[in-house]
Amino acid sequence: MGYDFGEIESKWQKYWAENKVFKAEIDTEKPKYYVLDMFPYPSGAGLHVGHPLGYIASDIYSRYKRHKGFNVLHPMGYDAYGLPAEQYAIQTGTHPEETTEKNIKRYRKQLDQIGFSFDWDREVRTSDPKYYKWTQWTFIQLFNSWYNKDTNKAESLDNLVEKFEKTGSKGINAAYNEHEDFTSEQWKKFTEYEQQNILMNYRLAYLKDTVVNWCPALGTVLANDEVKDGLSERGGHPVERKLMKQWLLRITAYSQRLLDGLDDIDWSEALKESQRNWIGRSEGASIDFKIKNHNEKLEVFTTRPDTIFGATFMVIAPEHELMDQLITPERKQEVEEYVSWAKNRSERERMTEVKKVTGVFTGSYAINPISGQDIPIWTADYVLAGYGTGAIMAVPGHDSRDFAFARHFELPIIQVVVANGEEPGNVSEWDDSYDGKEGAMINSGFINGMQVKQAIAAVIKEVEEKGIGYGTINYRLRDAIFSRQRYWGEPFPIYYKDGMPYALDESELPLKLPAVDKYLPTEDGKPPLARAENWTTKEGYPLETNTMPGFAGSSAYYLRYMDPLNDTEYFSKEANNYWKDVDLYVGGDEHAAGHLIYSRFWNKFLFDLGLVCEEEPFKKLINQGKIQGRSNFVYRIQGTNKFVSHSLRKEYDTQALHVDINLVHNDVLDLEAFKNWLPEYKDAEFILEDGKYVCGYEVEKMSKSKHNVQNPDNLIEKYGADTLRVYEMFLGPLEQDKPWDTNGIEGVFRFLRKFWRLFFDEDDNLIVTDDKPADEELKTLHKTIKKVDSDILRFSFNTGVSAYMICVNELSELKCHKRSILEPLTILLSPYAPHICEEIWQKLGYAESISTASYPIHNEDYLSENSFEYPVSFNGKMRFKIKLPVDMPKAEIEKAVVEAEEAQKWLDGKTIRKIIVVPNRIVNLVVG
RNA sequence: GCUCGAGUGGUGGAAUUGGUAGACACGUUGGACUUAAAAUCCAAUGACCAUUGCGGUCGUGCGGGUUCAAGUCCCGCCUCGAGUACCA
Repeated sequence: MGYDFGEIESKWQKYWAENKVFKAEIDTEKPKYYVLDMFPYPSGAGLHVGHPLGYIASDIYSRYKRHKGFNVLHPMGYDAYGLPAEQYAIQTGTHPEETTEKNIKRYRKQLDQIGFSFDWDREVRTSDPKYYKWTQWTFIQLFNSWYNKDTNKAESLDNLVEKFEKTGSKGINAAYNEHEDFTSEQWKKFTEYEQQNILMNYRLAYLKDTVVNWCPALGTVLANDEVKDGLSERGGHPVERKLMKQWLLRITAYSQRLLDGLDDIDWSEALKESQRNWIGRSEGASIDFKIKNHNEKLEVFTTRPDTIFGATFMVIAPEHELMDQLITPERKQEVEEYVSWAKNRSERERMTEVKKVTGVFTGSYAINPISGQDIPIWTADYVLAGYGTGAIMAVPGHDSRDFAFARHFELPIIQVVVANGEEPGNVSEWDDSYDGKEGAMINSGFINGMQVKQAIAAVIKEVEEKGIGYGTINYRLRDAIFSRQRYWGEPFPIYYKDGMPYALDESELPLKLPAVDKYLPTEDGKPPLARAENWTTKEGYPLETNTMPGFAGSSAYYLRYMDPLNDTEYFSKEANNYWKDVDLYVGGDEHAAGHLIYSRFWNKFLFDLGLVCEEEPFKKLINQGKIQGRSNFVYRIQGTNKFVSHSLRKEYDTQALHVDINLVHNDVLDLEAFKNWLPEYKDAEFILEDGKYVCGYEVEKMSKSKHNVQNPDNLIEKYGADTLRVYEMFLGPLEQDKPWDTNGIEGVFRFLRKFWRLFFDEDDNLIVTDDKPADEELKTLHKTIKKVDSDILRFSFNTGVSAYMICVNELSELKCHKRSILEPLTILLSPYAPHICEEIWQKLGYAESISTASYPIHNEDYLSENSFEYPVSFNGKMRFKIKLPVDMPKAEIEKAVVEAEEAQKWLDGKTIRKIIVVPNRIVNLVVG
């Protein structure tokens, strides 16, 4: 029978499940280790070979850590809310819960087949009321908190109210939307409605009219990270800008902490960099510009206050709130036409027409507060309402966008910075502005001659003294829009009294998702929940009809895994103090700007409340690369049903067609299978090369339409889960994108069978002996332990696999069947190929799972040699090798090399100029 | 445009601190075993030149440089991939 993976794998999967081998419990005697995978959205298509890549790596690491004596928490669950199930519900009327349940079952079966060591007792599903109770609970906490910039943390709204009652709004340093001055007396006289309105400005979860990414096709708003190139990420539908009342989370209050936290965590530089970009910190100044003949002023943010003498005009966003006041009567029509045109442009148009310069003069002038010059105020859509103050001072000499604008509308350009080592230029001859931050100031009054850096500080000091500005920091990060006009998501624990939102009492949680007759918006455009009957509180107040977005449930699931069955609190203090944070998080980098930043924010908030003990949730994070598809092509001669083999295709006028990769082996097409594949190919004819039909190939995205989807089920049936696991690791570095190519899987399968044969003969008899191991065998074993161990620690799983292969090749060569060698090797391999190793372990006479065995430790003594084979180079080129004792002194090595027979040929007629000897490494002779 | 990452045989990839480039595997070719196939085993396999044998030259995207020694370090460029996009 030999290696019967099918039987072995189902046997051990059953054993692990029945005996709860991987159940994790708090054990203060052991160090904890928390390994987390990004939980999947259970889609209808099931898993393809790309999904398990990260899961396999993290599973190997989890098993490795258990062997090393750690108490490992390795859970799995489902990100169960999502648009596809809801779209399906709209089309078919099937409740999303039903679809989701079905898909989860399929996922679970597929995951189980691969032999993961998850503790399934800790499974969470975001759509389970027992789970989303705590998502809603966290929302209530956000609703009832404000951000105190003095203590630099979130605090209870009660203490803000207390301050208002005592001292009014004076001296409060908070993150807010709008600020209003009032005394404690005024506060007390406000109506409840007025008070609530003021508090809304401070809450960390707040309701506000917001310009949102509205996607009419999906009938919902989308977060910035759900929009790509002006189209929805899911479905590719157009997205518009629309003003809507929405819930937002005040993530911006945490901008600086989110930025600073990146320095303390072990994530890839690329990922940290994209978070830094997303947060987008820039240092600069806020400066007020007076408007001529007007009481209002324009506040601008600039990173280059040094260039203020070069500010020759101002530009405000078309949406700017002072627009109406700035338009002069004679300019009214033109400006209003422009503003309405700009506001109605879709995101997509705006993006594709970036280079087009548009704008109009408002008719008003501002006064440059430093130079005293009058400068015209324009409006243009290159200034965004959402960033800074929505108004800029334009410095065409030193900002390329302002430069393009000035050239287009013939506005004056002044040079105020001269690059170091250069002379002032003639701006009318410039092709572009000088945007560099190095140089000396000219044409700039009191800062003339200063270097840029110095000038920036001087201008900030000046505006601060004059009381017309201050040095400040701006962030690109926006508050997160938290409302979705969808059905399949968490209901908000919010009701409305006289139009004002209030949080439900915690005792009312979970607020369960109600039944609806249809999963569509109502006729008058309200979200689907508005269709639910009696969607009110007991007292009859209407409940919120929006639902929460996808990232709500995924923002803190790692915390719930610590104590998933707790129904009195989110998770116990004890559980959190023990498991603390995620030691290793593995997942795709598509979550860089979404989930990973929201999670960090959510965790910091819970940290401020004193609920979690670590400020950063994910200590180390690895992004597994994507597995790309490898498509095969056949070449049909135009207008015929004749197909020509790959290398002959140039001789004909052909059309390349995707062919199902299951009909192709090593790029050779199975002709009969191809004819039976689709009716249209039934009578296909072929032009062969060397009697074969060779297909072309290309690496591209894995997708059904390209017929290149590899589903793990087929491979497991053919080769087994252990082979699949080892092969996915062998494919290449974990973090790198790579094409999936089934061709190499045979090699891994051969390796496992070869490993099996070290233990069993052809009749399945155990042939392991208790003989004393030879030095050579010990050396093979111990160098493998050393290599595999160090490779796992640096997450280099692919090189680990090749170390096993070398080891098994060497032991096979040595005909080694010795227990003292093979037992440690079995433990060593078990994280990668757990089923086969369990089976062998049992056959070796052990009653307990191999997962409890402790990891072998390599002994350097077995690796030491008394001689080293030196590569000898002449002028850097390796010419021959010579074996010499490891402790031979340099001088003797030189002598031995120079006298060596092989050396004579290279020394003949030449002078030795230099000899470099690196002990136990290399010898290099410089001759000439 | 900006930021980050990557370019090594026919293919996936290895080379951890500058020290034998191409480990391991696939594929291909030849051979053994077999009635045959599968499985297994053995050998060859970067390119070019030479071939009777010994060999030799070139070679890690391109061009320079540092060094006894460069896939690895430095400078300049090219190509591909990812992210981002008027962020003042």
